[in-house]
Amino acid sequence: MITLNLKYIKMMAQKIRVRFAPSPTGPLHIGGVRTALFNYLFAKHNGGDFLLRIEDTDQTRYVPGAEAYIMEALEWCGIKIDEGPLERGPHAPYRQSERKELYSAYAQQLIDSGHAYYAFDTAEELDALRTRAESVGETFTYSNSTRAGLNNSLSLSKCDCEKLLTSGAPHVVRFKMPENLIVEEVDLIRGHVQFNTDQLDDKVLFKSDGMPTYHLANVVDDHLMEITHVIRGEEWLPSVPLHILLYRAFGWEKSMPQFSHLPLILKPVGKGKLSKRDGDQMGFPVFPLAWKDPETGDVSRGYREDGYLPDGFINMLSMLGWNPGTEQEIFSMDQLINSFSLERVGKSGSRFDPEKTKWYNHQYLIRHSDEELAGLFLPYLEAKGVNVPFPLVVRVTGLVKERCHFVNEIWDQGFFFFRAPETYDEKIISKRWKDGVPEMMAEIAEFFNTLENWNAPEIKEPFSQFVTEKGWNFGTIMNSLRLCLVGGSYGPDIFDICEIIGLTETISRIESALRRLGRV
RNA sequence: GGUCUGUUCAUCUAAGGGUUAGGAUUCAAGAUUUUCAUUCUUGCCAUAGGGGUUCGAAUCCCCUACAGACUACCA
Repeated sequence: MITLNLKYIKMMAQKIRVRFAPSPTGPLHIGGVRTALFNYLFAKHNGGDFLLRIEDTDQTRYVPGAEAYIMEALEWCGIKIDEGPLERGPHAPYRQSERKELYSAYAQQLIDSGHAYYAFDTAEELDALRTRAESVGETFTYSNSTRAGLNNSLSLSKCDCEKLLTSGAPHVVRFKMPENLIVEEVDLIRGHVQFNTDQLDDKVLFKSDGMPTYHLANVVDDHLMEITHVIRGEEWLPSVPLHILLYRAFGWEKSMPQFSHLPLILKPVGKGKLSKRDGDQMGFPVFPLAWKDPETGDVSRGYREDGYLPDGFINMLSMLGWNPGTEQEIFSMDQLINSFSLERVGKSGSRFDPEKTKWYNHQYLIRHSDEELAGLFLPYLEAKGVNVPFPLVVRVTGLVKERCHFVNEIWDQGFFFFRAPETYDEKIISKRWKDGVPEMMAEIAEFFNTLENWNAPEIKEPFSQFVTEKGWNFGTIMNSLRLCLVGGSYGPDIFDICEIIGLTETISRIESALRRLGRV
């Protein structure tokens, strides 16, 4: 009985728990989505929990709507949150601004134990020191080598310090970085990494506005929320020693989470990490959902609005930095969960390839059922003012989806099922519309009128016979007829088009082409 | 500048001391489609450079180059 209980407790203690901890400073970038995804996949592969924690400790950077955006984006991607601001959970609240009161006690604990100290230097003073150092080609750091000459509880007398504190002088709490200490980490992605604390500075843990910085809040919350694995972007690697030292200072080293640092997502061309501008310049979204900047009113496009399917989008992201070690490329979310492991995450940054994204979307488009796609296409159709029976939309979708990359392209590839062409492709006109073609088209219209049954096979056969009897060139006829019906040289089988738009419309399109293109 | 991390076809990547360095995307050619797209076939294309270690190196070590991240009272 007792052993069973212990076993149970141990199991509970070992339950994998990860968190995605964005700051609500704007829309989620695809790099952020991938971080969330890898956290989610890792958690679910191991039967663990995925938490969402909102890191809104910087009040100056808070952007209204960003938090809701993050949640909506994760939902669209199919990433399900086990604990979070909306889902609640045993460690609520999940918004750091709502946990504000909690952190000062931890900061105090560090001061009491000598791991941290008060600093009274103003931002202006520090800025001045930085620019002065820069002017002589050096870098100012608030560290072991400089702290004695600055305004803090280590340099000031106890009495002076207390006076300042009781007078309410603005101050921050800084971590007292130990001297010449090697801090080692075994990163699940990068392997063994080590740092010397002499190269590190005394980071601010608690700001003068009463809010903790990322470093303090992050460590405290990860501990309190029983996070077992921290999976985050590579940009955090340099702060690993600080975080490890914080766990030690709190006496939490035994339960410290394991770290994994994901490689960056790079620009498709040129140098640097992927940014919003790359998307604008090259014509692809960098955000999962469209985003309207509440200040400027600028709208950034989103994968969802651009007609990407969430599972294809997720599949594409999963392959950026991770691979299964097999030649399989198409993965459903469940398959990803099944195959995912941090060991197979690469160390080097991946260039983002918009072409591959399109390819993935095409793969998913042809795999989705016609009904489902037609449902997704319906809003686009409505926007065009087209109102037709759903089964027709389904049929058209099935006919054109193979030639589409995106849901919205169903319109480009199949608008002529719903509406007569308004323009005719100039190139095709000059290539096909000559030498008595208009007369042939007129004869074909008459011929169509003689047919008894109007369906693709029963149009095709007599039509072929008719053309053969006339001794006309098939290529010319088929392409010219296509020009009349769709306005160009594309689209599915011509007889399917005839059947679907109907006899009357077919005749009418031939007539209007004759009228508008003339008899040459 | 300093610290840390990385570097295999144009791109995403496989190969963890022994393979003609494999796959996918893009691109090109051909076939199919009386159109376009799809599909199929074929082709092009890579171990950053230099030193070691070893019978043997993409793989281990060193140097160089290049790239990136960090170096805020931002996360």
